[in-house]
Parts: sequence; C-alpha cells; structure tokens
Amino acid sequence: MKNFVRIPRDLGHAIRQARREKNLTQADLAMRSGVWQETISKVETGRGGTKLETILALLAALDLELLVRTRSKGTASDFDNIFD
Amino acid sequence: MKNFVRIPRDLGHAIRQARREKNLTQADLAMRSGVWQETISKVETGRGGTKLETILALLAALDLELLVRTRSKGTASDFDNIFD
DNA sequence: TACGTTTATGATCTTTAGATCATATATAGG
DNA sequence: CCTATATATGATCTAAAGATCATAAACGTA
Repeated sequence: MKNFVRIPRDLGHAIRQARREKNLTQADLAMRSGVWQETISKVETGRGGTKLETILALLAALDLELLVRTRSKGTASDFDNIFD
Repeated sequence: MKNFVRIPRDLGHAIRQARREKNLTQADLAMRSGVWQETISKVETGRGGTKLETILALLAALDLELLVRTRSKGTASDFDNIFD
C-alpha cells in the first residue's frame, strides 16, 4: 500500500482502506487509537479539517507510516518498490 | 530527501531542512504558502500542534510530497530508491 | 423486510490552532 | 562589536477541532 497525500481527503481514503483491510470498525479503531468514532468518520469522509496529531494516532494504530520526500522527479512513483 | 514522520516534530525538521535548501526565510515561505511566519516557526520547532491543511500548504510550497504506506516490513526504507 | 451493526450527523461545550501585532532574541556579515 | 535580518515568543481574539451524547441513516444478512 502506498498513497500520495495532497489533500486531507486522500488521507481519509488511505485510512478507510487500511481499516477495512484489517476488518476493523470505526469503533474498533477508535478504541485502539484513542480517537473518537465520530472523528474517524469525519476524517475518512474528508469533512472538516484534522489535526496532525489525530492523523498520526490513526496511522499508528493501523500500522501505516507517513513519509515526506522531495516531489518525485521523473516518475519514480509510478514504479513499485520491490519491498512494497 | 526522504523522511519518516512519526511525531509532528519530524515534519518540522523536514520542512526546515527543505526551506533552507531552497534558501528561503520563514517570511518567504510564509508569502508563498499563505501560512504565517509565526506559525512556521512553531511548526519547525515542533511547538504545539498543527492542522493538516497547514502542513500540506507548507509542503506544497516547498515541493515536498507526503505519502502514506504500510509500515515497512524488512528494511526497505534503509535502502535508497534509485530515483531519490 | 425487519433486525443488528456500522457509519454519519447534529448540538453543545471546551480546548487549541491560527491571525495579528509587538517585541525579544538570535545570527550572520561587514 | 554593531547592525541588519531572521527567528522565536508572548498576548489577545476568532475560528475551528475534538469530546461527548444522542440519534438518524445506511448496510448487510438471517
């Protein structure tokens, strides 16, 4: 799994996808991340803003990691890393 | 450039680093990102929280991109992608 | 389709980020 | 060292995020 995040909604998609792959309900994720179900719903559907802390809590609970890097020159991102 | 973001401060470091590489002052970056110099200072030094929108504005202005992905199994992240 | 579960929303209250201005502090050049 | 420029910080105000409770709407399935 590998996704670009340009707008908050992108994060929402990635989170929902990962959550479903792990067969967790929003309530489950709420439990283990400490973020409220209502907030998770908002994040996943991209309504309203979110604090970075909240996002990081969700990602951690879903075994996802966040990376920053120089915007891909060429099309490196079109290729899949052998480790993915 | 490629950095992991586990805590907000990580983002601050990446942003400061990229900003300096581009020889921009916080005020310059403030101009082109629409984020206040004071806020940039806070973000870079990891004081207080930040909204995702603010982060994305800064990253965009610095030609940085954000990625989410499944936490690296093995040590894929220890290697440098040929495109980096 | 009716029920049980999951997700979306709405309202209120509290907390905190960001706007804004002023200023202190640090840092780099001359 | 002095000065100009850059960065940090402090105060106040406004707007928005998150906590919390309640409930509606959607979904899947017996």
